[in-house]
Formats: sequence, structure tokens, C-alpha cells
Amino acid sequence: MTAGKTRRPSRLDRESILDAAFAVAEEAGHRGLTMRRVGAELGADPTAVYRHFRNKDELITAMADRLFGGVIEHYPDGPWREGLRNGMLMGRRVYRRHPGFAEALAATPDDTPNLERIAERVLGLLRKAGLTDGDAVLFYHLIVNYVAGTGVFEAVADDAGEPSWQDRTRRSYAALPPDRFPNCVALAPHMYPDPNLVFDTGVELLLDAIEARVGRAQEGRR
Amino acid sequence: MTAGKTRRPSRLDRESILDAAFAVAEEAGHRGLTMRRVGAELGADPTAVYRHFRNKDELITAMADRLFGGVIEHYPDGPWREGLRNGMLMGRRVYRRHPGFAEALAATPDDTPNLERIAERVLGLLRKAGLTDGDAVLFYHLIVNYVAGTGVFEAVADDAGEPSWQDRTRRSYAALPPDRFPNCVALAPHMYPDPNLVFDTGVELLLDAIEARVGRAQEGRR
DNA sequence: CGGGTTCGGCCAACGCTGTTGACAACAGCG
DNA sequence: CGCTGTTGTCAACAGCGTTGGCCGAACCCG
Repeated sequence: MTAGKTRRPSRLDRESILDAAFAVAEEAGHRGLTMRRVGAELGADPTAVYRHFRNKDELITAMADRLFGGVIEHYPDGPWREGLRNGMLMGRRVYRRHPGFAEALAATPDDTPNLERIAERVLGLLRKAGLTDGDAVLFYHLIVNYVAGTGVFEAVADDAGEPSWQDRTRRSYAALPPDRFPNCVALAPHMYPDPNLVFDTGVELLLDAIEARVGRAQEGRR
Repeated sequence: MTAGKTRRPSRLDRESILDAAFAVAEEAGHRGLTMRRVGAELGADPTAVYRHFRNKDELITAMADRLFGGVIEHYPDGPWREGLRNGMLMGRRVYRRHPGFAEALAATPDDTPNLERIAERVLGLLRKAGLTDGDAVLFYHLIVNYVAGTGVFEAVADDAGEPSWQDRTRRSYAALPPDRFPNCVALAPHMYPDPNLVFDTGVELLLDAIEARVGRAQEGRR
């Protein structure tokens, strides 16, 4: 009697395809996200997806838009410093789990709706902090580059290679000839600190720089 | 007499293969760098390359090592601030022209010789600046993440999409509904400033942060 | 109620990718 | 001379994104 399913055996739509795509990405990694696998996850022919998305880039772009929508939904803006910090942390998480987003978004000519909402909020926070228009845009791009770039880079760095890859490199640095590599040998035990600490340091550094620039501008105006 | 070519019609070695690979990357972009094209550039069968490189990642890693070797050769270290700045600018140039390097290097378990030399120099400059061992490593990773991440991100951002893609986005931001997107509309004309300015701002910001941290540590010790 | 149109899933296929294994020609060596 | 290891060639495999044709079901309109 085909209960439930409206009428046809298995109608596809963009939302269920996105669900399947996220499921595939979850279990196969970002390199394992392939149209054929998405089709299999849906129990449908892979090419059926092309009736709902023009190509793979558009599918990935839609995935990114959904995730960024969730980000902006869960994090209302408050004071500029906390707002920017939260946004950067969430952005990093997204790009780190899905490094393919960067390329797909870059290939898409128009920004997606939720990306525009994020841009709106970040620009607003930067102006609220007291930056001039030019500086606000400058730091906006700096933030985007830092968050997306670092996120993607961290992702490709730690999904490749065997686990405990850091230990291995630490040891190989410690074993370098001490005459030509004194610093590598000496600092080998400290290498690869907590990645969150590294990222957070960069974030606070950026926020401090914004504050300093606002202070300097106000001082100059006085 | 088969002048030049030692004896066999076209003997291959790692260096000439690297030359061919760079030639292909130059004219076909980083996505057009394929083993078949490298073979064609050499006038040889594509699979002949596999006699000299285990796989494509090893080939790309060797390309990266050659370029980084050139970087470290041409830029002797001097004062810490200039040394770090030059290194970051050169690193960005490399990653921007060859964003594929990041993934290949990440997949390679061992660092290449010239990457170790660069790590040695950067760590030395950070210690020369006066950072403690822990901070030196922290900023080392911050620098690597910023340079590689931003470089790769800039590369994928501007080789995709049509030219004058920025103008297009600027216009679309300016055309957003002003009630919901006041900041996007107001700042649209300033969007996408000179990418070099954005990157340089980040560099100086990092260098200032290093200097500030050194100053604070010395003050605390007093 | 009937017929035309559109939608959407299926299937076969194209061109491309990285990579492998068998084969053959050549080099150096005893 | 013959043996052995190197290295270029060839055919092939599995996988990828994507396209065009087919066709049944659903919808619209008279």
C-alpha cells in the first residue's frame, strides 16, 4: 500500500540528498564523498542526484550553506569580541570537518544566503568594535582567510598519514644532526602543541590587533 | 650519434621529470597537473614516471622540496623580523602558485630536507627574537598555518570562477536588501581590497605579537 | 474523461584520473 | 657469451564526474 511515501516508491528531494551526503562524508571522509556513494546511500541511481543539483560543486555548496546556517542560528551576536571569537571557532570547526567546502564555495560564483548572513554579522561586529569601513573590510578578509585557510590546512594535515604521526616527526626532528639543526633538535619535544591552543592564540592575536587599531585611531582623532 | 641524449632515445631522471612537471603545472594549472600530461611533456609513456617516483604524491613532494630549496637559498637570514617576513612572503608565493603542495606534503610521512632547513631557520629566528622554547614552537605552527592555509585558500579562490569575479560579488552585495543587510550594502564598495595588503597586514600583526610577547616576558622577569 | 507535457529515476556510456603487472630492450658484469 | 637488474612501453583496471536517451508516472487543460 506504499504507506508513508506520498505515492511514488522513493521520491528524492534536496534535503534528503543533503542528509545522505552528510552521512557519506561522515563515514567515508571528505575524499570519499562521491556522487556514486551518495546515490548508494539513497538507494537510488547516482545520476538521479543530478536532477536536483547541477553538479557536485552545487551539492557541496548546499551542504556548506546548511552547516553555516546552523552556525549562525546557534550563535546570536553579543559583544563584538565574543561574537567574533565564537564565529571564528565555529567556522574553523566547519572547515576542518569539511575541507572540500572551500574549493566548492570558491568555484560558485554567488555567495550562498547563509554566507551572506555571516558576512553581514561579522562586518557588523567589526564596525561595532569601532573600525573604519576600510579597516572593517580588511579585517573581514583577514579573518576569513585565517579561519578557512587554517581549517582546511589542519584538515588535510591530520586526515592524511598514520595516527600518532606527530610523535614520529618529533622523533625524526630530535634525531637530526645537531650541528646543522640545533634548533630543531632542541625544540623537537615541544613540537605539535595542542592545535586548539595554536588556533586560539591566532584568534586572540587578531582580536587584540583590532582593539589596538581602534585605540590608535581614536587617539589620532583626539 | 644521437647527440646529447646519452645513448637511449630519451633517458629519464628525477630532475628532468621535475622540469616537465613544473612545465605542465605552469601551463595547465594545479588541477591540470596529471601523470599523463607529465609523460606527454617528456615525450614518454606516462607510466615511465613511476620508475622514478613511487606515486603522484611523491612527485609533488619533490616539486615542493625543489621550490623550498630555492627559497631558502635566495633568502639568507638576517634580523629576525625581516627574516620571518621574507620567509612568510616567499612561502605564500609558493603555496599560492601550487596549492596542491599542502595535501601532498601532509600525506608524506617525513618532512623533506629543505622543509627541515626552513623549520630550522624559522625556529632560530623566533628564538633570536627572544621567545621561550614553548612560545617559539607555538608561533612556528601559527606561522606555518597562516602562510600555508592562506596561500592555499587564496589559490583555490582565484583560479576558480570567471575573471573580475570580485566586481560581480561586490555588485551583488551592494544589491542586497538594505534592511536586513545594512553592513554588506554599506561596505560593498570596499570589499576585496588588494590581497597583498590583506596578507601583509596579517604578517605584521604576527610580528608585532611576537615582539609584544617578548617584551611582556622580559618585563615579567624584571 | 483523454491527451499532451513535464518531471524524475534508471541505464549505458564517455572521457578522464592514478596505478599495476606483464613484457621487452638495453646496460653492466663475470 | 650469458645473466641480471634497470627502465621504458603497453594494456588494462577500478574509480571518478557527467551526459543523453529512455520511459513510466504525475500533472494540467480542455
